[in-house]
Amino acid sequence: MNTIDKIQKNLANFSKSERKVAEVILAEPQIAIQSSIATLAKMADVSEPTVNRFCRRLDTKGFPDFKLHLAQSLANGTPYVSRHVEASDSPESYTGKIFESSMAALDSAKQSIDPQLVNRAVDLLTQAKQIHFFGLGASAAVAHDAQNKFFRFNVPVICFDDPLMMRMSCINAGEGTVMVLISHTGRTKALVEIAALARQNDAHVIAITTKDSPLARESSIALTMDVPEDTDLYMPMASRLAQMVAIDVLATGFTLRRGARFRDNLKRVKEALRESRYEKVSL
Amino acid sequence: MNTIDKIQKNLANFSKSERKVAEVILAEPQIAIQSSIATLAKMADVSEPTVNRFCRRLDTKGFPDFKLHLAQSLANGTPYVSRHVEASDSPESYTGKIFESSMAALDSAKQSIDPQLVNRAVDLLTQAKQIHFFGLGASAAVAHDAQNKFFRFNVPVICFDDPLMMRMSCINAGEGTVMVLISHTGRTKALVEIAALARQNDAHVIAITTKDSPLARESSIALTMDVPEDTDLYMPMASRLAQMVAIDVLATGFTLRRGARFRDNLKRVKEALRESRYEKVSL
DNA sequence: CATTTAAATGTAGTTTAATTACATCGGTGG
DNA sequence: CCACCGATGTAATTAAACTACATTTAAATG
Repeated sequence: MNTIDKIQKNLANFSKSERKVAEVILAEPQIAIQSSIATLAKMADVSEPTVNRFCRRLDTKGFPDFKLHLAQSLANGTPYVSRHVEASDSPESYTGKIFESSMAALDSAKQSIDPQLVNRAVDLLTQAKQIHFFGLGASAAVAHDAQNKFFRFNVPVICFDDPLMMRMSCINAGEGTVMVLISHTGRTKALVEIAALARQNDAHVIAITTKDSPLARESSIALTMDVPEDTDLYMPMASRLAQMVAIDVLATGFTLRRGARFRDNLKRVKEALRESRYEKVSL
Repeated sequence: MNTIDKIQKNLANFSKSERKVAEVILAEPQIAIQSSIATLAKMADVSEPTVNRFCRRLDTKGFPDFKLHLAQSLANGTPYVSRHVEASDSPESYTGKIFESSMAALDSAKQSIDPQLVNRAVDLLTQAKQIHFFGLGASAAVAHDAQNKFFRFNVPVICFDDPLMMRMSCINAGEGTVMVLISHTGRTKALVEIAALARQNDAHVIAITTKDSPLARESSIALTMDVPEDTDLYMPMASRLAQMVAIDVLATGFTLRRGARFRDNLKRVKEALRESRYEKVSL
């Protein structure tokens, strides 16, 4: 947990002198991490051991260890007290906040994704005769992106954002088909039904969704991530960013599994785009 | 600059013993920040002053100061020495790296985006009678996503990923039309031509692209971001993540500008989705 | 190839910072 | 009003980091 937040939260529990220390640190954390225990004690107008006790109260080994933790939490961001956009925010402010919260969401996704499941999903994908990506609403864009990525691998790949088309493609699916269903909530009825239908037709179903959701239960492999829900109105749907990165991870695993010769092929796909572009003039 | 990167970059400049220190730190940075100078010296099999000299060479005041810098750069990410995926990477490793590099890309985009231009773009968007989003290839998914977002605002919005359709819509565009063109390189010929065509028809053109690109020059407002290029093969195209977040920023600015009554409307759009979902059972 | 010189590294001593043990102050309940 | 406990400070101790200097190693020149 973030040290600054922790100090803030414990303000009430501190003793009088410890609170003085806390306030000095909160006021100028950057100064604090560069100070010795003596300097900081003087700034807070307390004794050195009080500063030391303060550090211990925050579950650190001592003053140097505390500085380390503080330094990390400063680097980690929270340059904005809150990452939530307020109606009064300036363009500078909301721009920063949105990037911040997007990064925080990716971090949270990273912490919660299971690389072992990634690995098993890659297993399925590399053996697939055809791959289908399905997504509705905001996740449709992710499915499109996935198609664009996997298409380069020279695998039969298709993407649908229409439940009827999805149903139809399930009927024709078989052993060799891998369906990747993308849904943040994992509660979209249409998609959950399609997962079931696909499995009845012996297709493998990989879900990119939330833990313990109906969709996760209907899938062969549920690649789940914890992404903070978009509780307030302004907050963009960070989930689709995490989903895209998850697709990147699968694509990377796929590439790695396929070996060196396959990668030459990829390079050629990239080069094929060159003609459609204006030359970059080197200075 | 990130301390870990700095060490990596200077590896060649170090002396033999200093390199030993560098290697120990790079191998286990988390251990390093918790060690005393004596412990670290023993781990690297060098003397204490050597460690100290190593710290100074990296422009720090001494060992404690160095640890502080290192701690910050660890918090900032780069738990992996390199963010580049290697052929030998395990699932844990490449999963982590891809999330890391995505976050790093967003950070870089955040640093380089100009909030004043965001503000001007929002000006245009709020006054638009209709909004068109154009993107080709990987950026097509971003355009779709943008459509999905702005559609909720009850503005006439459309998205094309087909150059012919784009051209046609330019002809019918006029004063009140805002075109948002999305292209990482800003060198895709088809898209640059469309920017010019749109402007000839008095439409406003907002480009989400790279600085100093042909597309940026053809636009009314060029919202540019520095995103590390996908130099190596495994690296996913982080640019589309940055583009999506940029769209989020514009959408947020749009919402804020429209005021409170408009936001009620948004809430209703969200609620309209509820029926299509399975209820969340609270435990 | 020997010799000189400079750079690199280590050793031991010094200084500074952090911690501990203990004393004192201040408030609270009996 | 006093006894006790928690909070705080003082002074001594310990540990860490740094400096000055000695030694080694490598490079360069005659």
